This record gives sequence, C-alpha cells and structure tokens, in this order.
Amino acid sequence: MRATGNEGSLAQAVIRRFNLLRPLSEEAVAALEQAILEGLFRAGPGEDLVVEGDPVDSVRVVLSGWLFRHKTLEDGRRQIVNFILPGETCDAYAYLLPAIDHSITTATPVAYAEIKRSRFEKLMASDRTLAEAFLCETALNNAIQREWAINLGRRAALEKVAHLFCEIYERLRPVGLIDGNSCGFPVTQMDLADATGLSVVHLNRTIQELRAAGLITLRDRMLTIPDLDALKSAALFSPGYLQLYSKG
Amino acid sequence: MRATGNEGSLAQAVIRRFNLLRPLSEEAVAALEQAILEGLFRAGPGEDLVVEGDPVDSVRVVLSGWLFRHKTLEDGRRQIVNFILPGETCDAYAYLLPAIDHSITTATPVAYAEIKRSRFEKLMASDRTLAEAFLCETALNNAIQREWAINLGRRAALEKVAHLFCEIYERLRPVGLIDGNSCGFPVTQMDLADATGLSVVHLNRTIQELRAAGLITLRDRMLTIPDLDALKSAALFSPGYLQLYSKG
DNA sequence: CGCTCGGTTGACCGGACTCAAATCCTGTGG
DNA sequence: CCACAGGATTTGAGTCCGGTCAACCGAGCG
Repeated sequence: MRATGNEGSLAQAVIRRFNLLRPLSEEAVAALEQAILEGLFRAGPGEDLVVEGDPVDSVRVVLSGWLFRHKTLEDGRRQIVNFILPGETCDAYAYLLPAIDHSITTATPVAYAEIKRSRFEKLMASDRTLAEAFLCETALNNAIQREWAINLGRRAALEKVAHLFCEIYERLRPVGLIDGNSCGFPVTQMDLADATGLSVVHLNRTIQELRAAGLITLRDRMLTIPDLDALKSAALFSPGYLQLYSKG
Repeated sequence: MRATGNEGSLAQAVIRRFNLLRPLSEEAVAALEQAILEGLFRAGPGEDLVVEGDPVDSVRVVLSGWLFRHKTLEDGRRQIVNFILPGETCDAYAYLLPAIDHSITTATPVAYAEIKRSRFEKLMASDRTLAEAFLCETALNNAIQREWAINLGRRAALEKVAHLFCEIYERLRPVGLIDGNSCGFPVTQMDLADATGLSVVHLNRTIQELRAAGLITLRDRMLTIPDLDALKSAALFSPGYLQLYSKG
C-alpha cells in the first residue's frame, strides 16, 4: 500500500542508525532522506513483502515495525532466520541474484521505503559514505547470521531464548526503541519458537523458566529485562558481533 | 607464508567461478589475475588465518584447499558456521567493520591470494563487473548462511548431514573439483559434528546410517555420492539458494 | 614401541519433542 | 452486554532423539 500520511520523521531512525554504521556526509543524509520520502509504503501485519523464489528489483528500508526473514521445508517445518527491525535494510544487493532465497513477512504494521534498483545504484555512485554504509549493513547482517548459526547449533534452549532477547534488545537500542529497561516485543511464541529452533511447547516452558529466574518479564507484547548483565551471562552473550552498535 | 612456486594456474578456479557469478569483462579478468599473482600465500593445515576480534585489512581469495569459519563459546562449545572452498572469498568487505566476528582456520594446506584493502578498493572502482561479482559473492554467502540456519534449527540429524554433503558437493562443482560422482572431502568427523551442531558420537552414527542406506561412501577423505537425487531427497535439499551455480 | 589422533561401539541418560487438552484473550456479531 | 470463534498461551503425560561417558581400535609417527 502506498503511504499517504506525513511520515517524514520516520526516516530519522534510519538516518541515526546509518550514522552509527558509517558517519554520513550531509549530502548523503539529504539524498537518502529524499529517496526514502519518494518511496514510502505501509503494510499490515502478516503480509509477505517478498516470497522465496521471487526476483527482487529494489532495496527496502524499514522505518517502523518488525518483520522477519524465514524459510520453510517441503513438509512445513519453518525457520525464522532473522528479524528485521526499524532502521534496518531488507535486502541491499539482493537484486544482484536472479531470485531471493527466503521470504520476508511483516510481524506488525510496517512502514518502509522502497528504492528501485536504478535509483539505488545512482545513490551509491553519488556518495561514498552512503555506499559504505550499505556495505556495512550487509557485512553486519552477515555477522548476525553467523551468530544465529552458533545459537541454533550449540546453545541450550534457555541460552537460545535468552540470547535472542539480548540481541534484539541491543539492536533496538540505537534506534531509540528501548524505554528504561523495556522494549516492545510484538512477536508470538510460535514465531519465537521458529526463530530458536524449538517447539512451541518447549519454548513456552523455557520462557517460564526465564521468568521464574527473574531474568525477564514478557507480557502484553512488552519485554522487560531487569538485569541485562544477568541475562547476557545466562545467554553466553558476547556483543562483539554487534560491535558497530556499541559505538553509539 | 609467502608463496614462491609458480601457481599462476591456480587463479583459474577463481576466475571460472567469478565468471559464473557475474560475467567478467576481459579487463576485469586480467586485473583480478594480476592482483592475485601479486599476493600469493600458502598455509599449512590447522592454521588460523583470522581470529575472532582481529581487525581485518585485506580481502583473501582461496585458490586451493579448504578452510572453515567458526565461533566458540566461553565454555569451549564450537560451531563451524561455514566452509570456504577453492575459488571462494574469505572476507570481502570485512575490513569495513572494526573487528571480525569469527575465526577462519585452514582444514588442509591452502593457497590463497591476499589483496590489501586499498588495492581492492581500486580494483572495485576500476571495473563494474568485478565490483558486482564481489557483491554477488557476498550476497550468495549470506544466502548460504541462512540455509545453514534452517539446517541447524529444523532438520533432523540425518537430514543435516546429508544436506551438508549435498551443499558442499554442489559448491565444488563449478570449480571442477567433482570427479565422476566423487570429490575430496578433507574434514574430520569432529569438524562435521561442529558444522551440523551434533556430537561427534552421534555424527558418527548418522554417517553410518547414510552409508548403510547406500547414500554415500566416505573413506580416506573421499566422498562418493552414487545417487545424488536420492541424497538430496533424504536431505530435503532444494538448490535454489545456490542458484548462481546452477547456471554453470 | 608407545603416543596421539581419528574413528567406532556400548550403555545410559535427559532435554526437547509430540500429542492432547484446558485456559485465556481478543475481536466480532447479535 | 453477552455469546462465540479463533488464536495464543499454558499444562500434563509419555516418548525418543541425540547427548554424555567410557572404552577400544587402528594408523601414523617420533
């Protein structure tokens, strides 16, 4: 759906985050803002923005709302391979491959900007800092994906869930979505199960274990972490792979 | 170790594979070959090329031999998050981040080319097809990493191992390392266990199961797949995510 | 010859899964 | 305002896949 409201301020999250990745020149900020405003869209929850196998011809930047990337096996088993949070990019450079390998679905109402390939390439050519920011975004995304591999392959259930909470929390921080020691967390337990490779039932029990240990509160789509260090330690979380954010 | 022998021909695997990713202009091929020849190195098995936390200041391209990317938890649990095979790139754009999030270790003797960042950036600026090829490499790498997520999170032990065999096999094909229905497979069962998120003991039993089913032969560092379709079907392997290779 | 490393086997255990049902919540229509 | 439907969360019981621990074998090597 083409967006019609006045959401100029939404671009701020993207700009702020990109500036942490790579300090942008003034011209870069202006150009990016302009490109975003030209291609504003909105989507409701549960909509597929991209489906596995589609060709992709644009780059999308998320202004608000949560999405996730996921893949499904023939028999229906599903894995959420990552979340996409406000300020993050959906698929820089995905247009270079003939088809995309995974689907992207909204978890909440979402506002995003769509930049057509040709427009995007002109942008990249026009400003070096901007080009580097998008490359950083891709490299960072890659690093996060690797951390998910060890999360899925080697951590125990409680550690997996705790780790996911820590990561999301830290990724929300630079875009100003942390409020005190809480943040919105608009994801069902089924999604959480598919993101951690657990069954819904076991995920539920694991969450209760985290609650019982006083490590988190999760209620009404709101996550509270009373003692972040304690949760990180329970998760064996080491923030190195998100390092870019720590500068902010 | 700086390489001294005459390995000009080694660059061919890289060129051939890159040409599949993105057809290179003649000048691009020449420039890339030149850059490779300028920075040839060799390493023995079990050497760390990069260690988690290091800053990276160059791009490496593998000419021969296998390596793997891995991460380790405080308590020693290890996850191999990917293999790096001949013709593949170690860490394009990793220099944009202040430190690398994972280690890279050789599994066999390896020949590789190291291209310093400044040299690499000049190369990228000089030829568009070359720049796109490296971007493709990064995007593809990202897609593979996502497939590993579903492998680790949602497939059963036998499927995991079968899937890994299928993927490696298909990745070796474009660089001409498949011979009949066999390929070299210079990896210990411990490494395979860490790549699939299984224990060594269970991995061993899973391999025996695959052998008993007639799906593979694995002996003397040599993998034979008598019926690739059968193995793919046991693995729930769908090659879409490696699509670039299928064109070759 | 003895050591080490990789592969193999056996016995046992337990974490996570499955199946099934109950409860809670929310939005909707009467 | 209430009844109801559908989805999300929770609980219980039983099972099994994959982990752990421990021992043994075989090949290469100093």
